[in-house]
Amino acid sequence: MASIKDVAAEAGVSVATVSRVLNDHPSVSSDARTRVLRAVAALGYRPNAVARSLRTDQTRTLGLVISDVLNPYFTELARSVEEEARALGYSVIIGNADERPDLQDHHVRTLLDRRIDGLLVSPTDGGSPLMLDAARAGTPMVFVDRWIPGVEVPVVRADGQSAVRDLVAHLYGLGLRRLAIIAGPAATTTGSERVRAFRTALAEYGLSLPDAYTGQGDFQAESGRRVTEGFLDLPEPPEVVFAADNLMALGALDAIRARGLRVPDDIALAAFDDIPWFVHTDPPITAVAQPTGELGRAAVRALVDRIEGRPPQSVTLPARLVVRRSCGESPTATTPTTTTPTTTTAAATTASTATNRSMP
Amino acid sequence: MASIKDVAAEAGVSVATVSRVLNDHPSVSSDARTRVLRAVAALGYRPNAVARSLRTDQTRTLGLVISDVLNPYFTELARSVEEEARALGYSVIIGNADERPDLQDHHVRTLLDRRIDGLLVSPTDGGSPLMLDAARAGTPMVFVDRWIPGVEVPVVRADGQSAVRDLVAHLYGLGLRRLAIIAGPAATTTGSERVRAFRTALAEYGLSLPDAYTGQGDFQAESGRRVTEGFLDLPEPPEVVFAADNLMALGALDAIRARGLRVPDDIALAAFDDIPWFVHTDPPITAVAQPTGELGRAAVRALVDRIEGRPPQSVTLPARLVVRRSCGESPTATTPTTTTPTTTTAAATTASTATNRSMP
DNA sequence: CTGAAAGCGCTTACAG
DNA sequence: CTGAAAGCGCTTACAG
Repeated sequence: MASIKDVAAEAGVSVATVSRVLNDHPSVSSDARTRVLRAVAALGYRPNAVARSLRTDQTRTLGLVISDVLNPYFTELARSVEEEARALGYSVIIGNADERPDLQDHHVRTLLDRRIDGLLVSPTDGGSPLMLDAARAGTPMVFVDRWIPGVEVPVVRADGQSAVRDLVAHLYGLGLRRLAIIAGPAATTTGSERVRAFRTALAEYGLSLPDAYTGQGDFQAESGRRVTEGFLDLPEPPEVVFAADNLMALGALDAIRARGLRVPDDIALAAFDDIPWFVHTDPPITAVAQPTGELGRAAVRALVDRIEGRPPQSVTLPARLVVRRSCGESPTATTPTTTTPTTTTAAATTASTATNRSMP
Repeated sequence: MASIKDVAAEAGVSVATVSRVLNDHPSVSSDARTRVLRAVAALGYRPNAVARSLRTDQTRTLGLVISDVLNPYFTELARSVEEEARALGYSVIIGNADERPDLQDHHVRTLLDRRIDGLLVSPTDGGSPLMLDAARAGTPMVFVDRWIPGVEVPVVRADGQSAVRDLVAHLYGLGLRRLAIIAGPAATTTGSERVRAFRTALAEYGLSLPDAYTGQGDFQAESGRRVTEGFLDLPEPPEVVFAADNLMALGALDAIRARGLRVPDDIALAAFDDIPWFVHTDPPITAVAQPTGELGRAAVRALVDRIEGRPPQSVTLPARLVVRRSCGESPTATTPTTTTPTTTTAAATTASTATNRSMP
């Protein structure tokens, strides 16, 4: 592979001049410039980014450590992060922690070894010492979605409180009173916050959240299934299961069907994190939707601000409730009768986005 | 950040000795070794991978260019690729081409500039000249899933022919005769191959594939919707729509529902590429399943073989048919009656994997 | 076993 | 405007 020396030789100039042309340095004669450019084209020369990084001490690369790539929420987040990063001239390397602290550590370490310019993290558990050390040592860092309290790192996230309140209002309006939640890991902020928001909203309606109606999940489908089975085994099972993320909702759906029960007739189901597939499940699932793409973009902007010496900003964006059919007919729905599944399906999915009736 | 010089100073040895300790070079006295290790720990030293790469001319990094991260098939592929790469001591940088040739080019270029040790590609269109030049210039490369004929690059992919034949047998057995396909881009191998396999299988049953029943999609949901609308507008619409990938199948499902039609009663639906969500759609979708994880791992092994000087091997793995309810009751099913949706649902999803009845 | 030195491919003050 | 030279942080023949 041709190096800058080859180009210099071919163009009959020094490597310094080649470098200047390549970096658009103003003081280069137009004659030298054309000769260099010609040589570059002739040799198919491409600057070695590794060498450039070593010299300039910047890699134009961002690290993104997420907790589970297979979760569509994080896939979409990753996608929007890459998009915005690319627009700003950065590449991104994704590390998938798979909800495993050791893997999270592995990726943080690898990313740091590669001297990425900044790190975007959605911490899996309380966050590793490694990560916190890096933040303290001055590695530009921004938390997305999940964060770690008490650390001097900007946070870009969604606030689901009012959407969860809307959800509880919706459920209450449907006459539902026994509401249960499948929680995420308490060590994650999203895990604990969603339970808190739910409990607070219930309290506003004079409802409580008994321990029996609080199941401990880990954001993966299997835990949703397990917890739901526990709920169904209760002498008095809940009327609604609210899963703190989309994968656990799917597990819950499996568990419910495995008993031969129907959603929403026998038990209602709702989820935190809306994903395109929820329009297509049977029935379509009511969910709290985060502005995922916007979160990813805002996180990148905050991180790049930090990297390039501008003051970074924490951002909190509102989530919103998307009502579908998994909790029963909304009292505000125009169809007063218990419609047949078929009719409702057809009506509810004229266009997938049109299905999203936000709460007033 | 501490450099090797700092460690050397702290340990009272030369940088050469530090380097030897770090790289497990045998000829280091145990005294020197312990002093270096102590210094490394004291300073929290981590070798700079950029500098190391420049010197050794290897980055221990693989590039993976896929056509669409939001497609669960590719997400899973990416995940398995990263897993196997990690096991072999490599990192992977993912580039999402979003089915756009220009983006594919962007990522190939960026990856090459970063001097990745090898490239895993699922080409978006016919493949860019850039990519082919790189392959010819000796960049270790392996195609996964899609490939480009006539290039000296190992291919790791699934063969769907027999699964597609099983699908057609299944449909034929259900009495269906008017079968249509939503094709992928003809420029991609998977786009053209799947149509060919379908046509061949139809021929075995004395059925033809008229032009009107061949719609041109682009592997994205929206195209599935559009093509399906065209099918439904036909004077004699097909009885079955087979989508060449999972996203187009979802688009088809939308289009069908938008007309107030039911699957499978009014029209049957099947897809290439099985994904976890297909168990949860209404109805669960019959699909041709690729051994995605195995493909990803095999691709990495082939690439690393190539990188490390061993002869790489092309691999073709069989896909298999997974029958669900979107084409109607299988004639081999035990329930002879037209079961109510509810009962079937409950019975069919006792466990999500138990639903997968492979064709005999 | 150990260290001084060269060199990977760049960028960038410095001098002219 | 241009080039010689230093240096980024490593690894590795070479000499001892």
